[in-house]
Formats: sequence, C-alpha cells, structure tokens
Amino acid sequence: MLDIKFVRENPELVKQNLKNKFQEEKIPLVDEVIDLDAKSRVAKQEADSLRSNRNTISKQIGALMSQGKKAEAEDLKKQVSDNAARLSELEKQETELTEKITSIMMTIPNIIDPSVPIGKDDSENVEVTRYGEPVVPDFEIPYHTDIMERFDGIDLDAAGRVAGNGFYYLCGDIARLHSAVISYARDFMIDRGFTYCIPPFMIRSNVVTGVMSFAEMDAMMYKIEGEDLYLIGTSEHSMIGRFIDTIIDESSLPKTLTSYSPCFRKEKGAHGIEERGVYRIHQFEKQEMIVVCKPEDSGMWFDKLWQNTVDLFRSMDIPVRTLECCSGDLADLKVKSFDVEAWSPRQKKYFEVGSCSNLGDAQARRLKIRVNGADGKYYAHTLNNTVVAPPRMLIAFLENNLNADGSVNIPKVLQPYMGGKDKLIPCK
RNA sequence: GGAGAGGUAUCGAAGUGGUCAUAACGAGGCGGUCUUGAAAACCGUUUGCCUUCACGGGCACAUGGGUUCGAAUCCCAUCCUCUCCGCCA
Repeated sequence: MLDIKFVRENPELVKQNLKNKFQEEKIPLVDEVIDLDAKSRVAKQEADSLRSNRNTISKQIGALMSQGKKAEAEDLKKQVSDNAARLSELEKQETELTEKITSIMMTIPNIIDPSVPIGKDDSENVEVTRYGEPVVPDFEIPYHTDIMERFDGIDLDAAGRVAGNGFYYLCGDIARLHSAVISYARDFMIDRGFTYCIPPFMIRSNVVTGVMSFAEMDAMMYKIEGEDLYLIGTSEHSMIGRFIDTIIDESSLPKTLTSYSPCFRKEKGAHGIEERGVYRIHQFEKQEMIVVCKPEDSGMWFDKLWQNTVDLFRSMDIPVRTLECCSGDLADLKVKSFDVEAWSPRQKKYFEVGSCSNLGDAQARRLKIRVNGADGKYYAHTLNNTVVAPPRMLIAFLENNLNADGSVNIPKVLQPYMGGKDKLIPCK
C-alpha cells in the first residue's frame, strides 16, 4: 500500500507503474482516489471547525451551569444543536470517503524496483544465475512419488480418504528425511545469525490484510469457521504480524528471524500434470526467514536472503538457479522478488523451491510497523524468503541424490540428522 | 467453558459527567546545575495520528457503537490480560 500523499504528488509515476505491471484497468483509480482524497480533506476541514466550535461552546455551558445560569446555558445548547445535523452529515461523508480511499489504495500496487524486468507474466521471468552443474544421469529418474514408494515413504491413497487431494502421509525414512531437512535448515540459519522462532499458526483477519493483497488472501487462506482466525499460508504472516502496531527502536534493527511452521494453502487455480504428488499441496512445512530493517538496507538484505537459500541447497549438492520475477508476475505488495529454483534431472528443467521478496514499506504501512529513528519516525522495510519447504524440496533432493541401484545418498551435512546414515536403501 | 477483577503515556498509577487530560503523583529516559569524576539532590524536558504555507484546529483513555450541549467516567457489543474453577497435550 502506498502513501496517499505519494499518490497525490506522483500520479504519473503511479500510473506508469500500473502500466509496467500490465494493470491498465486500474489507471482511472489513480485520479479517482486523488479526487476522493481532496473531497475528504475538504469535509474534514469543515467538520473539524464545527467540532472546534462545539468544544468551545460545551466548555462555556459547563462554566454557566456551575454558576447556575441555566437560561444562558440553554441558549448555547441550541447553538450546538443547530450545527449537529451538518456535522453528522459531514462525519458520514468523512467515513464513506475514507473507506473508499482505503479500499482503492489497497488495490494499487507497490512501486516496483527500477531493476525489475518488464514482462506480462511468469513466462517472461528472467534467469539470473545458475549454481552447480545441472546433471542428467544416464539412468531414468522416476517420478518423485515412485521413488518415495520404493522406501514405503508415502501414502497418498490414505491421505485422500482422510483429508482429500492435496494431502500426504510421509513415512519411515522419507518422513525422517523431511524432519532432518527442517532441522538442518533451522540450524543453518541460526549459524548465520538469525533468531529461531515458532509463531502462531493462525492469525486474525487484520493481520491477513496487513501482509497480503485481497487477491492473494482469497486464493490462499483457509478461514476457521465462526472465528476471526485464518490458518497461515506461511510463517511470514505471523512473523511480520508480530510487529503490528509497534514503534521499533532504530538501534534494535535489523530484526533477522528464522521461523518454522506448517503452512496451509487453498491453492485455487490450475493444477497441472507436474503438480501431482507433493509438489502442490494444501499443507506443508517450511523454514522461513524474515527481516525487518531500515529502508536503505532492504536492497542489501534482499541479496543476502536469497543467497542463504542458494547456499543451503548447494550444501546438499542440489543445483539451483535464481529467477527474477518480472513486473507482471510480481505480487502487488512486492518491490522485487527472486525465485530460487532447484534442478530436476527427471524433467530436465528447474522448478521453484523458494521465493525471496522485498516488500518495501507496504506491509509496514498496512500493519503500522514504524521505527523511531534519530530524524523522526518512518515505516520499516520488510523482507521474507523461504529457507526450505521440505515436501517440495524432497523432490529435488531425491532426484539429485538418486543412484542407479535405487539407493539415495545422504549429503554429509544431513547425516547427523539421519542417525549417521550416508545412504538410504530402498525396501522394494 | 464458568465466576471474579482489570485494560489510562515508556512503566506503575490517580481520575467515576464539565471547571487540573497532555493527562495528577511516582519511576524511567533525555538536557542542565552542582562535582576532579560519579552518585545524590535540584531545575527543565519527555504520546501518537490527521489537517494547515503558517498560526492553529481535530482525533485517540483496549476496540466498535449508543446516550448527552459535553463521555476516560453512564449504557450495549466485542477483544485482550490476570486470579480461581472445569477441561486438556
């Protein structure tokens, strides 16, 4: 969400940003919201002066009453009543205008970083850098669920009966591997100076609307029936929400946190053939990292964050690449975003395993996360990035560490979390 | 889930319809006096948001409504905290 003052002063820039994001249909909203804002300020000024008048007279009434001058007091009461109708009309206008302005402002996207490539949709995202050699072995790599089944590691049939499509049972070594990856990722981030945190897995609606746009909310969030609670889609939601309505002392920045949570997503929309198995699911677990920092530092933190994910995957011998989201694929709140993609030797292409985003001050403005600095108060910048989301990462892990004999190598860094094993042997 | 108490600034806390709500009183923070330095003492200062070129004005006492000329104060609803009981990993 932008500052209305910024929109007022830079309408052409806001419109150009909409063009860059291929949201031309929202361009008229810019002039509309500026007009509503002007009307709102006029109404506010008149209402304020009426309120000022009322306050003054009410004080006089108080003084007269205490002196016992009832008749004079009654006269003054009439004066206030005369203005009451106009004031209540203005107050109604103020409320309506404010609501309209807010609802429009919530749909106007954040200004993207100048470095973001212009493109219509995800097909125009831009590869940035590859890390590691994308190897294609000389034996066939099975579909990930088939690999898991050789270890008796997955039961999708039962999950379907119990919870429906989009859920899974992970079992045995595969489940252990899942937990090992989470534990390793947690320690990996702690070693890099991040503070580990386990947040609430449900959040209130005001936090939901603070951390994401309405479009995302509708497509992602599960609501608890009869309560003002939503299951989190990622721990970013409750981790950023943690700072709602706070004024942070500048000296305590940056906040660098890593959090664990299960994540729940409706995943409205198309499910392709490559999204079977544990690729796109309603429930998964994720280790996340978030940063709250000064505006001038967010660019630097952005680069540090995605680098962490690259390093983590490389430490498990999985080739990855970074992919920059183009303007049209960038969510409305985001200033800049990189996906980290892992190599799939089966598909012979990279696929998304993490997403790193700089939100600028958009979440901070919605949630009122401010910083008390030497030169006054300002909104913080917020960033988030996936450390690792094991169900999906297991696809990359199994495909890249599979041997011709069906066994799976455990990289050195994971062995302490797997009971010292250096290899998993299939039972089928 | 039941019963009770409570929610006022950085913290503690007073105020129970107007005339001490920017908010008493105490503590903390900041600046100063004193001191070789520190402590103590003393003096001053210390909420946020909106609006205005400015002067100024408005709003906020958990949140949202209501009553009133006027609400921290009275009424209704909701949220949260604490204590006790119940239930529970």
